[in-house]
Amino acid sequence: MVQEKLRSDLAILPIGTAIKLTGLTARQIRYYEANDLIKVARSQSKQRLFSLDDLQQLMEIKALMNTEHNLEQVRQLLARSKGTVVHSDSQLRHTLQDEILLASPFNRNSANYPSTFKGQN
DNA sequence: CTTCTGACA
DNA sequence: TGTCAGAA
Repeated sequence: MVQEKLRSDLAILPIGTAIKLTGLTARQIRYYEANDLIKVARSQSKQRLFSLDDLQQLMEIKALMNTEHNLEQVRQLLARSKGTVVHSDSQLRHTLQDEILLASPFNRNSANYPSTFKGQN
């Protein structure tokens, strides 16, 4: 028989579940969404609805934020991982890790950089 | 009770 | 990022 698989693409989980399953705070999840790091479905009453894939996505972001805590960089790497077809879970992290090292060290327009590093952003 | 948005001691 | 307010 054709093994039915879980509809991991269906958005039905409230943020409370996302919080418990990802370990992130509501603040963080909303912040990431506001910055286009993740697209979250909404119910007719504006309530956010997450799919298991979304939670997986959040875990990716969580891991990325742990390495390179810069929203812009994470956004770029994430956008690319979307189009890159194959990527197994651990493989994705390594790929992203590499890209982070390659495209991130300190290449910001050195033009407007005081002298000291500030917090994250 | 849970979630949403906006704002800031 | 935390947290509080006011509304849904």
